[in-house]
Amino acid sequence: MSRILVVEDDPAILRGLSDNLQAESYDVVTARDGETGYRLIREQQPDLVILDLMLPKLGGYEVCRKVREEGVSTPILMLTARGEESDRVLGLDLGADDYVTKPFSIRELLARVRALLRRAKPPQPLPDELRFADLVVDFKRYEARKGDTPLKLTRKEFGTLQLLAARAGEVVTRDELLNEVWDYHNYPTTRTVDNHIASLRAKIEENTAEPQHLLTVHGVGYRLVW
Amino acid sequence: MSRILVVEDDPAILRGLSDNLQAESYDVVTARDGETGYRLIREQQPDLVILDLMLPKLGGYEVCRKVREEGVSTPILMLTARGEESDRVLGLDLGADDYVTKPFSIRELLARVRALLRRAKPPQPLPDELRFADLVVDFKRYEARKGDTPLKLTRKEFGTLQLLAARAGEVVTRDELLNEVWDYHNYPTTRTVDNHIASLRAKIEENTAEPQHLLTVHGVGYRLVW
DNA sequence: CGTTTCGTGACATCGACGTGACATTTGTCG
DNA sequence: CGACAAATGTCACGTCGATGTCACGAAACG
Repeated sequence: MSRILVVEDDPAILRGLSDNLQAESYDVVTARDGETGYRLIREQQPDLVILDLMLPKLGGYEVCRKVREEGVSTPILMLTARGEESDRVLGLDLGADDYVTKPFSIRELLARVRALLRRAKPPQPLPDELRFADLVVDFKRYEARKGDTPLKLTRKEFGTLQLLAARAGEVVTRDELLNEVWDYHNYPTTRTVDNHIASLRAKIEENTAEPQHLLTVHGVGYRLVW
Repeated sequence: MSRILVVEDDPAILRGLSDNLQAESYDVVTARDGETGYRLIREQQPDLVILDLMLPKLGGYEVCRKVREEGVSTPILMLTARGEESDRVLGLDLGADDYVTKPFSIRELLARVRALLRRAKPPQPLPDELRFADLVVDFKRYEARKGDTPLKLTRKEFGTLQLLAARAGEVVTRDELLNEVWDYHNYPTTRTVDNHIASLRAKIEENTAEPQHLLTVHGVGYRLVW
């Protein structure tokens, strides 16, 4: 389901939003100040951001402007106590997609969340299987074979391979892998990715010293070719 | 090039900043007190403001707040002797975009200036691939071929080529390349760019002594033609 | 309680990168 | 035309970050 980041300093409102969104079976991530919110937008790559205007450390306007300038296109729903037209205009100018003024009804907010998510681009579909050379991987059954010999792949290995396969040939960064394959409760270091790549190579490559399919792009990430 | 307004009352620091910025070929405008600075922001419409916190007549905070209230979105880099977190927070809340505490290294300040200017400009779309003559470059896959032979390009080489391709035929200055291809943590000299151009030529030109595509424009920069 | 999976750290290795020295070219001005 | 300075080309070297690899311990799981 979709991941939603809520950036709000008022604990009561944050709690209320979080509960209601979770009840709708969204993944909810929260931040209580602008700086954390800004960081989480990049780390978690949420599908939607609900952003309060008045925030400690870094205001909602600044967060909005900064992420937009960096080319992030995640929909942003602005939240504010002030209902003035000028705020609305400024917010939308800075790249917000919608605007709700406090106090708001939860029903209306959820409706707007759904609308924004519908508008957003659908997440990239992951393949059900992968076949090349003598390798067969079935992501639905969690089964893999190389030639006649069955391979034992772990969950992370399946996930890693699946994302790489979905973007066949393109470079996938370590951060992207962490965001897609790992959940946001544990967010290990990028070195962890290297290790899983290594164990994948040990299983699918003939010679790990000179991988033919699971290639490293120095300073960028990994790519899968065949 | 970009115009920068420096508002600083200490003559020594003002002079140092001004010289260094001019050496980087920025247009520099200066003010020694807050009132003048405030006026010049509106009159000169600089692309960036470097704003000291402690100023005669009108403090840096006030200048920042006032121009932001007027909807001016010019990036502001705050400068202060005090390094306390509270100052930083206040500054960012009031609409400053970045913050440097004295004493600061000129190189770091210049890097932040570049970063702010880069963010302020709308990012220009970069091509996904480049094809001419027998050359094929895929920037998503980080793959390149010249005829039948695969080319091994480094990250910087891909980036350099991509920016040149985005502005095909136009001259791109070394500074622009440094700003786009290099991140602001490293900001080498412009000579570094020459080196990467040289290695690119070695890979894509038939005869590096007489480049046909990656051309030098003496005293300006490089351009890519085909 | 044993097994599997996973995350982390240590270590070695490799590649990309920045820098400086020197050679060469270009532009400028006498 | 000729000399000089600045800009650029070229190369080699040292450094540092990125990556591969391994081993250990923790956590999850049955």
